[in-house]
Amino acid sequence: MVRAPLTRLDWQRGERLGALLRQARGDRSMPEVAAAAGLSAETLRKIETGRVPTPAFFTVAALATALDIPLDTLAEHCAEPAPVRQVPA
Amino acid sequence: MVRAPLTRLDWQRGERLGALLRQARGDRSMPEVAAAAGLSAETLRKIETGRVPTPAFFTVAALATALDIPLDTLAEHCAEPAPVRQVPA
DNA sequence: CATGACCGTGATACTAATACCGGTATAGTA
DNA sequence: TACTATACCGGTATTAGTATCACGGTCATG
Repeated sequence: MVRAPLTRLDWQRGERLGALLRQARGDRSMPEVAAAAGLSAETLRKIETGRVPTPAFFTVAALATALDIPLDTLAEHCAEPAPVRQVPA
Repeated sequence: MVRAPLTRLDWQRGERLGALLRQARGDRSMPEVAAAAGLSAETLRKIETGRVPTPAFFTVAALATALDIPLDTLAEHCAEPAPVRQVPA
């Protein structure tokens, strides 16, 4: 095995990352944010829709800068999908 | 042109990222940190030596977690190589 | 209706990231 | 010298990321 394909969990994590980025984008247009981050609108769309589950580090960093959200917050929310509703008290 | 090759600046940025990660690793062995981050030692070595300038986001995030350094600090130091010594006052 | 802007999907092309393998060099130890 | 461990380097194989293009859908505007 030279390079294992992405697992189901990788894809789910990518979906969470995309959802967070889309939420952070808010009302701003996709081409506008993509240009601010220095990537194409199609690529941003694929990231937001979770079709590119593991983008490059600096791509996410540029998006985080363009969207004004800290990288650590992004990583935390991706690692923790929805652990809530399971540990009430 | 379908996918532009990495520029010289991309490689320099990758070298800074690698230097930061190697510095953060300290005395810990390469295989130990790689295992903690969930990647192979070869990949970690390539990242540290700057031969893989743009690793995946979650790869860097896992390394940052394993090395206990915030992602934002990492991104900042990579973006700003050494702008000092040029703006004295 | 026509035009344009934005979003979505799919295909294509090319480079990059990751893992595995073998070889090499350098210390450290006996 | 030999042995061991670590790190560096090169090549190979496979998957993934990114850009571009093309088509379709929706909505606002003319």
